Amino acid sequence: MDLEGIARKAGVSRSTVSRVINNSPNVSDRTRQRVLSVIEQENFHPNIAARALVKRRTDIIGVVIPSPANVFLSDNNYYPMLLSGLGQATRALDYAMLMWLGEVTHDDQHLMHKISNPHLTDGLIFVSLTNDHPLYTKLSRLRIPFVMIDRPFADLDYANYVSIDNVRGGEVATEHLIRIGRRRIAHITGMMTITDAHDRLAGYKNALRAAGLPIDYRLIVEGQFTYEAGYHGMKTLLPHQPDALFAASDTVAAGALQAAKEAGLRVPEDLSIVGFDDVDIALQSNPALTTIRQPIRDKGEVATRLLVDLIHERVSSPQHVVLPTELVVRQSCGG
Amino acid sequence: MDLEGIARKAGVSRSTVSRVINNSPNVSDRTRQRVLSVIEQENFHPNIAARALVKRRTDIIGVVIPSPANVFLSDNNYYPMLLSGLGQATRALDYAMLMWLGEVTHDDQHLMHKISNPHLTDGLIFVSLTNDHPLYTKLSRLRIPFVMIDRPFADLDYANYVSIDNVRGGEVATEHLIRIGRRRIAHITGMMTITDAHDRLAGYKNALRAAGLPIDYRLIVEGQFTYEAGYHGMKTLLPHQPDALFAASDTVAAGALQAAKEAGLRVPEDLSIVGFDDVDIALQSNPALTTIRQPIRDKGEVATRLLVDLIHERVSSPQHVVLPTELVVRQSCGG
DNA sequence: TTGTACGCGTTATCAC
DNA sequence: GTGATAACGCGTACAA
Repeated sequence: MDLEGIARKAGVSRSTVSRVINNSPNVSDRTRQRVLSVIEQENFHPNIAARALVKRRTDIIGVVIPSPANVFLSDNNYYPMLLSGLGQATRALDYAMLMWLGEVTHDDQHLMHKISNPHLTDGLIFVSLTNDHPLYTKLSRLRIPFVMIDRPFADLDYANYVSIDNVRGGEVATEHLIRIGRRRIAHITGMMTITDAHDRLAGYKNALRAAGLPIDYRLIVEGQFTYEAGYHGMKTLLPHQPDALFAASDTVAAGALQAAKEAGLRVPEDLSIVGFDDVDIALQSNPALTTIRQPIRDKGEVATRLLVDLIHERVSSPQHVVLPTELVVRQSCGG
Repeated sequence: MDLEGIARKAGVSRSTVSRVINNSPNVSDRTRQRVLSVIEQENFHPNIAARALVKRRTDIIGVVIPSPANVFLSDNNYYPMLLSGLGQATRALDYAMLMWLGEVTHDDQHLMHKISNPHLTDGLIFVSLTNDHPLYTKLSRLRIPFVMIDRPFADLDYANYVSIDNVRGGEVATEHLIRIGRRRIAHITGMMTITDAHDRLAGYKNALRAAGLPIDYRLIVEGQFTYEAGYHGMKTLLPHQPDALFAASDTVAAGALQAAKEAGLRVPEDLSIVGFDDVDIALQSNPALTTIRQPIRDKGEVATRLLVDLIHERVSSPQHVVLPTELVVRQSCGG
């Protein structure tokens, strides 16, 4: 059953049915009621494809999460929180959300072509896109608006993004450890192909410098935003006897905590730990983790709203949104 | 630029371009190469809406996850694993994945109508749909094929589903606790509006009965598949001095473990714990959790394949797939 | 307030 | 192996 069929049953023309569906004011109440009841009775669904064909809009937003499985699967509830924010906002704005999950390789031209099809989605949100990613270089040729969650590297300054001030976050975390008297402060980074990891490391160094403390590269380990990276990173650090650790994420911190415990260290007495994110694992660890809380759900919501504004040309590119973070003090630092 | 434009540039007709795009064999190699190069050069994307209009297929699968936020956000990496399986399979089958996240209320007719629009998605996958959910009663009127992940209640026996044998899982978990000498075995359930919780409880009771042990209702607490439910559930159980706990999920078990520790109980000496799922938190707990491993990613993959088979009418409803589980013994039980 | 007529970009069916 | 043409179902001038 299509518009035409509904129209016949209601004794009106196709256009009138269309007007009813699209809430046009130019329909008499009597006609509207009659049409609505037929629509209800026939369980009519407008054909989205036909509509999209003429309106040149699908009202679908694409979300691309190209993180490798080991990150997507193991970063505690970071991604669920992000998805929750994205999903809630798309629904509130009456859009649908198309999701592209998992790694994309250079060979998979077919997939990249599909993702960037301007007739399928009205806009795209990229989550944690690394600068070595095959999609990264194709962004400039994209014909629909897009928003990145997490700041891209400087060469993509024309891009819209929603992020947090990771440099400041790294500084605050490290300053806290300095303030409580720690001097041999270690750092386990995230993937360095993401600015988040980069910036948190920069913040860590800033704070050390500002306090007149040396930057000891034996106390800095490159990691991956995973529990395993935290665990093995800590094992690497132990011989250099840190008295504190700033981990690039709570999941990393939890892995490091486990390694420290297994080595017989007491936390926080022998080792203070600060994480980043404030996801579930921060509260579930023993001791609970001091951390830098970031508004993960908000990042998803704000990115979605921004994208929709771009789609409707209510704002123009590039837009850069930076959301606030907050130090949350728990038992893993003592005090 | 559309088919017509490509056709002009390549000096052929629209139909020929269409044939090239759809890999029809009835095109000479010379023509095909010419057309392909124009397509490449113009960065042409076929209009999906126009194609869907005539083919009556969108090649989009809808995934509905109506879990309340506190479950979706807090069940460790259960949902990421499921999503990973769903995403991987949809990609492999050359479909796109549309996602509907979050609670749906009775009032939101608009949303329910959108989700069930047969012109938007070719089929639907419902994840953890509770029997008190507004969508539950609408399933029979759905005009596109659908697959449920996790078995629905008996009144929906006409539905396709992919699940595991939760009764047997509950039995195996409880039998293990009995085998190692436990007698006062408690159980914290999941949401009882889901058959998973129901069946695991049934399995627990079966095992007790088979061993000639009494079913003590003071040792059974109704929970919610969350860490908090496990934590508070354990507090409720402590006065009745259980010597073992079978928790409906690992996340629940982790919460219970924390409560037990805080009460001064040693695990596994004073209390043995078995969880369910084998998600990350099982390995990250101290001690690591004995658990019933279920193939979460596989559930997503199999459900997707089944749905696509239904869409192409390669199989007919109802299909019921039951995947295997496995007891994984770790330190939380001793031994 | 309602109806008519055209176009959106593709696939499918024929004819050649 | 290729081209012309008729749908597919909707929105929207424009006319009435």
